[in-house]
Amino acid sequence: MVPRNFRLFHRDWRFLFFKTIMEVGKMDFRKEIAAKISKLTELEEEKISSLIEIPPQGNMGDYAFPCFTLAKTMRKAPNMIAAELAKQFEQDAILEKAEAAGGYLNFFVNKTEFIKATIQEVLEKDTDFGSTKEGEGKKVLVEFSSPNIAKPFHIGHLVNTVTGNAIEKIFKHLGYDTVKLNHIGDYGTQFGKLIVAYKLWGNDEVIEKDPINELLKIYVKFHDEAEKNPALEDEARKYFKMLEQGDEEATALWKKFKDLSLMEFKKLYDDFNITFDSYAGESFYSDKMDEVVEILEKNNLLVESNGAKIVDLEQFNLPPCMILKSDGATIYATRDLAAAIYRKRTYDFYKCIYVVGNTQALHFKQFFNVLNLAGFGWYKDCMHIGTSLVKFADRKLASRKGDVIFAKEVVDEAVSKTLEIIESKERKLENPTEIAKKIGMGAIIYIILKNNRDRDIAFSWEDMLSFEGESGPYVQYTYVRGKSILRKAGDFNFEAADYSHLNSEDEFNMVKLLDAFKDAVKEAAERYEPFVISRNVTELAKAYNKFYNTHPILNAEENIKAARLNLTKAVCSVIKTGLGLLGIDTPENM
RNA sequence: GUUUCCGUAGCUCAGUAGGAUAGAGCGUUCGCCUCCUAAGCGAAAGGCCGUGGGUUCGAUUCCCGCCGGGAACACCA
Repeated sequence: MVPRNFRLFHRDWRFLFFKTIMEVGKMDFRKEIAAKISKLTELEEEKISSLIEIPPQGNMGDYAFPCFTLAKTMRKAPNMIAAELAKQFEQDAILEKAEAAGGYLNFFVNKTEFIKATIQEVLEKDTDFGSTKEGEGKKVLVEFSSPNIAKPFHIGHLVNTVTGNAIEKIFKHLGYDTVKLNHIGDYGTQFGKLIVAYKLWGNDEVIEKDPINELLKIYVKFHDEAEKNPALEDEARKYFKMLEQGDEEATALWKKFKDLSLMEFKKLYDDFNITFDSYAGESFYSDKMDEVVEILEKNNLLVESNGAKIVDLEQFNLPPCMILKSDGATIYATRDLAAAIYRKRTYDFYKCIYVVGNTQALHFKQFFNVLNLAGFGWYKDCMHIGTSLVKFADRKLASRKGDVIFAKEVVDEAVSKTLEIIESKERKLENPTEIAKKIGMGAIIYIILKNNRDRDIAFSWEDMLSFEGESGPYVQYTYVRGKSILRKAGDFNFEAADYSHLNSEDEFNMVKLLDAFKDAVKEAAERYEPFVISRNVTELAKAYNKFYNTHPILNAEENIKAARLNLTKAVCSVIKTGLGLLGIDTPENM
């Protein structure tokens, strides 16, 4: 078996080698290296491929194979193995050199081939660059945003809205069939309170103008008044009960509040270009909760505790999960259970991702485990992706507003700051407000998605409104510069370019980053971390800016110019795709 | 108290399936617009990777303790 395969492999290899020259755009350098090493060792190509890394310094090589893992099986020192492999290495048209450095075997690719192959692939695939078919036929639900009706949308909501939106886009890019769910908080006793408050103090004219703030105002007033007059609480409970029983007046009011709030939320979603496939909120599941209780009872999971019904989770070292309150009413865990069961039936999901604040980690652990105990094996496909908590680095500004920063306030500040900058420039833009919006939103989204989700976000107006260095506007600006050049250049094509002219370190590094984008998308999905893409795209922007400052493009000699223009086009394309996956729009001018 | 996350440059953060000289941005100092958009580029300064042990040829990375900070811990969602 071995020799036969070996011979076949040899034939394939030559064929492949020949193909490289013909179809260099399809070349996968990592795979080529893996094939070579595999030939010399016992390791499988795939295993090798996963081990291959990029050396920390460019001058060390383009790819590196660490020999440490081979040391045990070969019973040799890693540096010996590396040296031996280096000796046996045969160069070819795409891999020029292999060099042993300590325990690493470093490879040097044929730069021109690599550059040509990468640029061609980017230009061919354009916005599909980095996409795969790994998700084909698999449905992924992403629940995010989920604000509460009649409550203001604050910066914390913005964080998981933006994060969830990006995660959905990333999965979609990898071929998954995604569904965006907004689990609106539109149910619960607070609506009884709101109805009472409205009947006492509501003023339609004022409410129409600023629905959420006005509703919040009367809601707060209710709490103040209820302290003096407890009878109001009874009244509220009465109205919520009426609502549950389908009372016409109560339902009409509830619907009115909900519609007004949704209108407000949608304005914000529009600002960020976010849409949902479903707004089925908590109320949607109100008639699906009896079944949850039945299922749990049938499985003997419900236990009475202080008058309430709970599911004991001690075996998981978790506090119990409450299902029914002592007054028999349901609670959010019940609704989440109903929603999960409904979603599994309706969508038969491959994964159901809950993008919700880290503060709710315990709740999700509990409710997933209840699903588990109830015999739903698919509980393993449900995952909570916790988003960062926003804290205040710059207390002074925050405390003035009562330690809460509203999403709208952030949006307004970002846009007006952008307009200010635009106006201060000599260059006049045709549609400054539209551009200011793209840039302002870009700045906000970037701040949210630039770091890992486990870490709290230290909010400061200074950082939020800083459009220099690692920022959304910086990356957008890079794109705009590139596009400006491309517009001025007019027609040119890929074939006309001789890539051997892209021989500077800067140009090569940029192409490496283009290539790395593919891995970045995959890693971002694996880790549910959009920031992996922010990093890649920012690095790319930095590399391009450096190149831009040191190399003429339009003013370069004709034969060099075509190559640099194609490179510029590829960089713009990847920036646009990358920012797009984060939910950031790219203006053509700024 | 229990559970969990975090501690890397003045600030905000990357990096860590153990491995090559620990990296950015902001801020600071100094340079660069007769040239494709200066929201840009270059240079310098700035680090016992919280701390004490352990495992290892090798630890910022893994394990344990400690210190410091955040969060959650049933009738709200």
